Parts: sequence; C-alpha cells; structure tokens
Amino acid sequence: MDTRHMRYFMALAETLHFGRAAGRMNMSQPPFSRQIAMIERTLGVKLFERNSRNVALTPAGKHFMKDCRNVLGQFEEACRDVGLIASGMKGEMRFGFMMHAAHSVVPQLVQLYAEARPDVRLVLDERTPTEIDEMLVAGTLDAAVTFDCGYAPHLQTVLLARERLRIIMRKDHPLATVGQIGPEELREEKIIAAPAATAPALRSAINSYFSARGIVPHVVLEPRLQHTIIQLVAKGLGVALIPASLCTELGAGLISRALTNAPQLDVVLRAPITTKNPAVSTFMEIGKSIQRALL
Amino acid sequence: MDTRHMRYFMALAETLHFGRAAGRMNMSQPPFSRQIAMIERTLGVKLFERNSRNVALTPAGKHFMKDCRNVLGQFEEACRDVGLIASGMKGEMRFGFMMHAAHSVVPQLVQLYAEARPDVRLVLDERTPTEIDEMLVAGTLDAAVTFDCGYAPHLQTVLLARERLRIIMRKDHPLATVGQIGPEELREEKIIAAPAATAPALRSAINSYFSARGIVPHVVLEPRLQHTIIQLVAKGLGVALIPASLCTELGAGLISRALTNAPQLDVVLRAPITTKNPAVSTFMEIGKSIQRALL
DNA sequence: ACGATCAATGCTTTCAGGGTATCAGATGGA
DNA sequence: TCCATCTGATACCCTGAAAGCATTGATCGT
Repeated sequence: MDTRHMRYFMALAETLHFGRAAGRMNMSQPPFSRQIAMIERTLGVKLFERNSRNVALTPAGKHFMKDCRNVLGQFEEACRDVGLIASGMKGEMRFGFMMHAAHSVVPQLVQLYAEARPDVRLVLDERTPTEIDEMLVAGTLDAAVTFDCGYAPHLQTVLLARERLRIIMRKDHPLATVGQIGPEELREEKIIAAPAATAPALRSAINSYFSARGIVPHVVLEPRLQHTIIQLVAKGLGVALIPASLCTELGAGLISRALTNAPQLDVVLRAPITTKNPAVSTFMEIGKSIQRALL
Repeated sequence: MDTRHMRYFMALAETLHFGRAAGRMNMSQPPFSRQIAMIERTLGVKLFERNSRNVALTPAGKHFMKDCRNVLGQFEEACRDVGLIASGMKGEMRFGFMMHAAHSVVPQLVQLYAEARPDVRLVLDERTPTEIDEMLVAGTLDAAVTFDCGYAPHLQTVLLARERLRIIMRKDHPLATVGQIGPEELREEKIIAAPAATAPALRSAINSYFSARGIVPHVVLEPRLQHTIIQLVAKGLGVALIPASLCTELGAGLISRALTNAPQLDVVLRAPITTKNPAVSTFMEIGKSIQRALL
C-alpha cells in the first residue's frame, strides 16, 4: 500500500465509476481496475460492492474513505510545509533578549517579524547579557538582542539602538537639584550596578565613565537584574546608572537626570553566522531595516 | 513522493547512516542513496547535511521527520482499521429501540456488546415501533429492539423477552381492590392506549384482548409515548394496559395489577438480512445468547 | 602515507504498473 | 426477444522506475 493507491481508491470512491476515476488519475480503465483489485487484495477487505453496472462503497470502504482523506491531506501538508520551513516561512525561532530591551526595540522587532512570518513560532527568552552570549554560541538561541560587547567573530551583528545612561535617585536626594552631574559629583555616592559577570558591557561602560576621570566608583551593591537595582535605589540604598529607556517607567519616588558626557551603549541584534535555521535571515533583515531607520 | 519515500527518509533520519538505513529497508546502499537524493530533488529541499563521513538532519529535515512520523502512523492505522471495520471489530452501529425496552433488555444487550466490541461506536436511537420498522427498511438503523409485529421477510428476528401486559391505575381507583381484572371488569373503564399507527403490535394486543370477549374497549386518549400514558393515568383520566417491565417505576399514586389471561407481547431484536454492516452480526449473536438464557 | 569507511556514480537488470484489445455481464429500447 | 450500449474484468505486451553490482572519491584514524 502507498499513498498512490489511496489516491486511486479516493478517485473511485468519489466518482463510483471505474472509467471516470481512471481518467481523473490520467490512466486507462484496465490498469486502474487492477490497482483497485490489488488494494482490496493487500488489505484483505472488499471496499467496493460492484457488478458490471453499479459501483458502491461497502461500510468498510466508507470508513476507509474518511481515513484516506485525512492521511492524504496530512501527507500533502507535510510535503508542502517542508518547503516553507526550508525557506524560513514556517518553523520555530528561539529569540533571546536582555530584560530592559523588552521596553525598547524588542516589541517593534517581534511585531514586524510576526507580521512578515506569521507561521514561524517565536520562542521568546529573557536572559542576562552573559547568558545570551553563551546560548548563542551553544546554539540554544537562534538570535538575541543584547549590548554590543565587542568583537565576536562567529556572530553577525546589527546595531538596533544607541542608549545613553542616565542616573536615577530618590527625589529627596541632594543631587536631585544639582545642575550638572558627572563622575566628580558622584565620587562620594553609593553606586548600585549590575556585576561585570552578568552585564559586562554595561558595567564596563560605567567603570570607564569614572576611571576616565581617575575616579574609582563606590559600588556598594551588585544585583543581577535592572529591576532590582531600581527597587534598591527607591529604598535609598544608593544611586544607579541605567539605560535611558528604563527611565520612563520609574516609580513615584524616583527621578532620573542626564549625565555630562553620558556613556553610550550599543544595543545590537546578534545571530550565529553559521545558523542553519532559515527563519533567522528575515529576522536579521528586519533588524537591518530598524538600523536604517535609526540613521 | 509516496509513503515509501517517507519510510526511506525516516530510516535515514533515525540511523543517520546510509548503509544501515538501506539495510533496514532491505536494499543495498546505492539505490537507497539515489532515493534520498530523489526525495530532496522532488521536494526541492535539502533534508540532510552530509559529506562522505557524516550525515545530519537540517532543520527542515527535523521538522519533516515529525510530520512523517505522524503521516506514516496514521497511514498504517488507516490500513489496519479497515480490516477491523470489515470484520466488525470497529466501526459504528445505529441501534434503535422503543422507549420502554430501555427498562428491560436494552441495557443488558448494549453492555454485553460494548464489552465484546469496545471499538464499535453504538449510536442509540429511541423511537416508536412504527418509526423503527421504517428505519430498518430504509437502512437508517442497523438493528433495533421492538415488538414482534409479525411476518417480515427481509428482517432476521431474535426473540429477546416475553412481556405480559398489566393494568395500571390510581391507588384510589375502584378496581384497585377487585380480585380478578379482565375485559369484563374494564368494559366501562376509560382506557388510555397508544394509537395503532404508533405501536401496532401493542395496540392490536390490547384490542384483541377485549374483542375476544366481544367487548369494544372505550379508548378515550391515544398518546404516542408510554411515558405520557402513565402521566395521564396518574392524573385520573383513565386506566392503561402497559408492559410489565414499565410497572416497576410507577409514581407514588399509581398501582399496577395483573390481568386474567394477560396478553403477551414478544420483544424481538431485528436487523435487515441483507445488512452490510459487519458490526451487526455479533450484535445479533448476543441477542441469541439472551434468547437461549430465556428458555 | 595508507588503509578503512562511507556516500556517490555508472551500468545492468527486473518487475510493477501502464497501454491496447477484447471479453462478459447487465440494462434498456425497438 | 434481441440487439446496441455501457461498464468492469482479463489477456497480453511494453516501458521505465528502481533495485543490484562494481567502482570511485572523499575523509578520518593509525
């Protein structure tokens, strides 16, 4: 038995006429009759009640017709889908991003992609920048939005946005009313910042902002999540330098201020150059279109 | 493309080795390699990444593998099922019965059959005896439990039970305390009985019970459903002769009494002799076993 | 460098399955 | 009743898809 036989069967089941069914299969009646007989012999079941005048389905034939319709439908769908998957029109893509990017470029990126490739299932995965780098290398992620942490030979990179850092503090903090805030003004402040092991690009930007003026920042707390940092600042445990896009949704007791010569961080979209998932390429293309809009 | 090709593909996808996959398909490696190449060419998709040393699935190949597993599973299930259906092990059977038989033989019959043929879907259909006869002829029902209404050449018949008629009345009815109740005692009573058009066997049994003594019963109401008859008796609108099996669940205000020379009705299982549904035969066999237990 | 392994290619062969001609049973009109 | 016609089954032939065998070419381990 084969799908071809099922198609023969379906042709006869639908027309109930050997000649016409054979014609539909682009063949002559005699070999068609033989095929039907063969099907019945191999299945060991009479599918048609027939004499030289009439053809009718047996009950078993009626049931088999339903089953064949399903099987043939799924069969053809499978053959069609594999082409779509190979061309990236369908399939799955695992997409990682650092938490605070969820507030800026990620929604736009995801929405544009979902419109362009509605049949690709996007698996979103929020991670820290370090985790993202590891997962990109390991192949656990197909693409990710993270901070540009420099040279990465096996990754292709698309710049999505530039983010300046701003400083956040409680509204009752002395610095809340100072005109200019730079490294010198923060020399004695308690700084809260993510550890280098979690967000290397962010932390090194903060560090060099201070060290360029010969100052060693007084980092008192090192939570891994930006969310936690904001909460700790709200509790009055220190001030923090965070990406500007995170400053739009601060709690009531907090205020953000610009920094003089504020450090800039590049938010990039990255994917392994050697990716075998064809769904990734259009994702990167959409990233590039966002990049063009940026310039 | 054909299921055979899918099987080739699956063999290679599972072994990732042309030689072993070919062996599993009982063929030598060269034609197997050609078939895989053919599949990729017809689908227009690279399914395997391979050199002379390693074989690996592409992402499209991985997806196709899942789809193939489904399709092949359903394909084989369909081929297997058609045999089961033809042998009556699986399928559907439409079974009709008159309402009051639901209280006597039907539960036993249905239960025994469901145990013997768990994969046959029993479609139960409660009907009046006349409707049942029509549907058996029309082929809308595969088998039915009804009253024996005499000669029916195109039907096979199995006696399932003999039911005597009893008379029901309100507890406060004068006849409730009379010793013997026969046609004479009922001469002046208001009788409630189903019309001959709905239940010919039942009605003619009632009629001849009276006419044997030269009495014409005074039928005042002719509801189609036994259920309705009982309710009308409860309302005091008359008395009724109903099958004994219906007397076990009378309401509180009603009482049933035996009749002298009570009429008997045969409850039979019937199916068209020419039935093409193979699920019916065991149903009839179970009917016969009930018949044997009856003697 | 060499042998072992494994997929690809070339050539031959076979049989599954298609084509044509014909038969046989059933139906309906003259 | 008989014949024309329709329809499925059979007989026989033929083609090509696909299998086998022999061999090549590439890659890896020793």
